[in-house]
Amino acid sequence: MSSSASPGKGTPALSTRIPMPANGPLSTSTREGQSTRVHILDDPMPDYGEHEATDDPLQVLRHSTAHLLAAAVVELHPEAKYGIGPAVQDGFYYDFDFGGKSISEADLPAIESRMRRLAQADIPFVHEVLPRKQAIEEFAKRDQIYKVELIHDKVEGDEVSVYRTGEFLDLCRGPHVRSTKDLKAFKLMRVAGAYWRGDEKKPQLTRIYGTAWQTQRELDDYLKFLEEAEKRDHKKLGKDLKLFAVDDRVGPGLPLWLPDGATIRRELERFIVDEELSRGYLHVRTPDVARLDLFRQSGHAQLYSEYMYPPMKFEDGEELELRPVNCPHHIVIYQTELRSYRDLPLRIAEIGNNWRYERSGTLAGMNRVRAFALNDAHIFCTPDQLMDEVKGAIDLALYFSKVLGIDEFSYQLSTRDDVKDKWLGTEEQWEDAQAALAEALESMGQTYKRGVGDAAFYGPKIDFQVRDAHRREFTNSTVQVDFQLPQRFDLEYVAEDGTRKRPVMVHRGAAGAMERLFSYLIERYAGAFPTWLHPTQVVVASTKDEFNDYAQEVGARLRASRVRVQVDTRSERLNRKIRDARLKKVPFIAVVGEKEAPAGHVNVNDRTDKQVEMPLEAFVSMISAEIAERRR
RNA sequence: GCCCACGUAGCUCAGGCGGUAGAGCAUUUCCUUGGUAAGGAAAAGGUCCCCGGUUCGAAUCCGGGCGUGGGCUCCA
Repeated sequence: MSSSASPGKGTPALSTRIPMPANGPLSTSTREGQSTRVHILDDPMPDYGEHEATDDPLQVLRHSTAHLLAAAVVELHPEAKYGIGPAVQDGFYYDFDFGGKSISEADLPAIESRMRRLAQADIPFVHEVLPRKQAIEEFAKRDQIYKVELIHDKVEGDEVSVYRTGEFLDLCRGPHVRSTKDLKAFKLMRVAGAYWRGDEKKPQLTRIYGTAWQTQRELDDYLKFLEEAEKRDHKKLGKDLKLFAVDDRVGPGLPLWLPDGATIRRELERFIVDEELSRGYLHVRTPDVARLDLFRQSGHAQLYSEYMYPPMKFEDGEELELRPVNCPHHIVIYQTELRSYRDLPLRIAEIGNNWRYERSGTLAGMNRVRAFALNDAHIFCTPDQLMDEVKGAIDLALYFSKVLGIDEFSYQLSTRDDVKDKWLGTEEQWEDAQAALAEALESMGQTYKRGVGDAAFYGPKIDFQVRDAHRREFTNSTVQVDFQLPQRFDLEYVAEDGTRKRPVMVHRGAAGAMERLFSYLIERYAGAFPTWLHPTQVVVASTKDEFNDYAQEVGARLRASRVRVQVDTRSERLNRKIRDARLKKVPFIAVVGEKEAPAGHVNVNDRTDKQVEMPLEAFVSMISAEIAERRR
């Protein structure tokens, strides 16, 4: 599901629980949209639509630091042309055109020390309003072509708001801090390429990222946070804990699930499938390929080809395509019988592989890959049933989130692009679908933000956004309403009155892609998975070799109750065995030795360092209950 | 795909302004039998990412690939 044919701009939403330095009121308020009863979350990181005005002192500070950066850069590189420089989450950036000169991170210290010098110079930020013509002249005089372009394209009326910091002049609404002296705690972080105004066809500028805070203390905290995030990074833990591997010979974006990672995935899939079955979903299995014609009929071949693998063509004329989505397969299943209204809603589910040729630069660990297994389902229902089905899908996603520990996320309602050839259907259908999604969310008391242009080509969607250890936002689950595919495939059901009617489809991925869910969970738990998920639930450690037999018995007993257990009979000291189990973040260590063996006991040590000696059977029932309840 | 950085043993990294490499951990073997976060010793382990170029000589310099990371763009 969820193929999108439209460009959009990711904007991070509110944060709730990630431990972070205080960072001001990052907007949890809602305000009324212009037309409907739609709640829109204030966007904490206004895309410089153009130096959006804000009163948040931290954002003002960061924005001012961006100016300081540009001022320093222009002093050091007089030929540099500056683009835009907004405050963003945790900091700021500024984009420069160095005219072919390449700037690397090695250049940052020099720029940063120039910034410090300017900061100490106590230069005031001076606001001026210039007549349009004069503003253009001022920037043209400095050869600042990007600013001139912005005035032409973005500034309406004759008044142009600019800020001066010494020699440096910038097009900007402000507000700013009073003086460069107010900028004390900042640090340049990295350089990156960024296309002018986000357009790949326009020149690529050099973006310099920095972070800025009110106090040195907060800056230090932030840097510490980054270090901690590094330790939770799923790519690092995936390697350390032997959960997954990547290898050139297999190919980029094609990770290998190692035994322990695969164990976790199996548990997740069991949990997901069982829950869905109990909620009336029918689980199916369908092939990863289909004739290309199937995707022509769905529209993917036309509107989504950018992400599709080239078709496999055979001598006899056969053309097979690796599927980017599995909705067409599920549609074909729908059509294996003539369906009655009594069959609806028909919920067809599968955890199946989808294949998308993501651009090489976008791949990242398990988070963005080229083949992924989606917890996907397609619900075929009557228009009357639509609302309940959407709510049901949201409710399921919430349930999964609760059990899995996804305790912070935000909703985005992704709506249609303005560009007509990027979507199918009529405006009316889209309005209906968008209204249905909005209403479902509102009736469930959920707030959300809007992502204009982020919809799939066949319908709008609700995305559940989660954040990784670095607070980068990702879509995990989605719910999408689709009037288009039923039409393109001429889906129908026999209504109560005997006539043929067209069903509506809901596409939903309640737990998202297994790969992305996995990367999220690794970071969420920093590898210390809840017992039901952990690849090794118990390590049985004997204190010396003579108790190895008893340790094996304990292991066998636990295994008989389907507990995943490893018996550590190495001729190592207890300390070593404990340490190794701890490093693997194993939930329980059962120590057995001369005290426990004769009594039939185990000495249980959990991740909180508690130690309790208990009869083996008591431990078996304790851990079995914990696993069965999927306790966190 | 584009920009920047990086790519040395299974892992984490040293080293090397040109003379074919080193540590710790992991692995194997031996010794050790030790009660809650590393017992000791020995061995084995490398086409220094790949391909070209310069050079008497390249892991080191140059060029081109590939891969990884962070961005852009996109997205499950």
